[in-house]
Amino acid sequence: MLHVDLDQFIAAVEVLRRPELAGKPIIVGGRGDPTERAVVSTASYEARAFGVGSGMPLRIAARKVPDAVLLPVDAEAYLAASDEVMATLRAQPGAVVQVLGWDEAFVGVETGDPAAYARQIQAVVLERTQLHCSVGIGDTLVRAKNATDFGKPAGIFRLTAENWLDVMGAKTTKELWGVGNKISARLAKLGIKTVAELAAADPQALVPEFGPKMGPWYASLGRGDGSGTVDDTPWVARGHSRETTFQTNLTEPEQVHDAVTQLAAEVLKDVAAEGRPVIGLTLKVRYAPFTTKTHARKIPETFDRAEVLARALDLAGAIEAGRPIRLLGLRAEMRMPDDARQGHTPTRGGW
DNA sequence: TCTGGGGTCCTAGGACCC
DNA sequence: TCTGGGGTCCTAGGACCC
Repeated sequence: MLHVDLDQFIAAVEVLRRPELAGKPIIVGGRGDPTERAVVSTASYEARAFGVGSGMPLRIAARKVPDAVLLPVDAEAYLAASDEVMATLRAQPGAVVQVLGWDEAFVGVETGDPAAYARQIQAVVLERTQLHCSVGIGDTLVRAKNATDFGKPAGIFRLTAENWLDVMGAKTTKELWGVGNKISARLAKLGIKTVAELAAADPQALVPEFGPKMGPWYASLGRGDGSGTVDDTPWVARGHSRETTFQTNLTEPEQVHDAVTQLAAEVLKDVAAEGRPVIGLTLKVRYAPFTTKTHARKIPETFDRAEVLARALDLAGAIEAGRPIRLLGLRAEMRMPDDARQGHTPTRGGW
C-alpha cells in the first residue's frame, strides 16, 4: 500500500492563493499574532531552515525568523484543498483511500508496479491541485507511513520486511509512528533505545511495563509489522471536544469557577446539537507549567444542567486543592457509542 | 523556549456481582 | 472470623497523532 503526504501542506495552500509569498519563510499558527499564546501549525521549508517546526510556540518561532510571514490558521481553506486532494486519490483506478488527516492518507491498491502508481498519484495530484506530495510504499501501514519521511520532499521511498531493519534499525524508537517522548524514555529504561532493539524484544517481556495490548503492539511497531489492509470505512467520530487556552494563566478561584462554568455551558449546547446519543461528558484541566496531568469529572447521562454545573464546581474545587492555581486551559469531551470499530488496530489519533 | 485545538485509544483500580 | 476466584462496568488519568 501507499502513504501519501502533502508537502508543507498548509504553507503550500497559502502560497497558492498568494503567489507572491513563494520562496519566503512562512509560519502559520494561531491568529498569526506572535504575542499571543499559540503554536506553529506548519512552517514552509524556508522557515524550517531556521529551526522552526510544527508545535513550536509561535512567539519562539517569530523570534527565530524575524523576516517570517506570519499567517493565521484558516481551517476552511485547508479543508477545501484537502477534499480536492482526497477526491483525486479516490478517483485513481483501484484505489482504496483511508484519510488520516488534512494532508495525508493511505491508498490501498493491487499493482505490480507500486512505484509507477506512486509517480502517477504525484502527477495527478499536482495537476489537479497544484500541490506536491511525497509517497511511501510499504507492505504494512506502519512501513508505508515511515517510508514517506525518506521520500520528502516530493519523492518516493519503499519500506518492506526486506529493508526495514537496514533503514530503520539504527534509528531511535521515537521515530516510530505511535512512540513519543514518554514511551521512548520508558523503553530506554528497559535498555531498548533503537528500532532494531525493539524489533528483537520479546513482546511478552514488554507486558509488565506497558500492559497486555500496548506491550506487544510496541514490539510489532519495532518490526514494522501490523495491518496490511487499508480501511476505507466511512469515518464516524467517537467523540467531540472543546478546549480553551487562557492568554494568561488563571490564578484566582473565582476565575476558575467562571471559566469552568462557561465551558460546561458551551459543551451542553454541543451535546444538544449532536444528533446521536451522547454516553459521556468529561471535563479536564491543563496546568502551567505545561504537563499532561489532568483532573477530570465524568458528567452523568442525564446532562441535567444543574448536575453539570455541580460537577464543574467540583472540578474547580479539585483544581484549587492543588494550589497554587496556575490554570493554563480547560477541555470538555463528549463521547458517543463506538460499536462501529471494536477491535480496530490502534492507530491513535488521526481521522 | 514555552506550549493550540481537534481527535483516538489504553490502563489501573475500585465498585459491584455471583 | 476472615475472606476465594472470577467476571463486568465505570472513572480518572495518561499517551500519542495531525
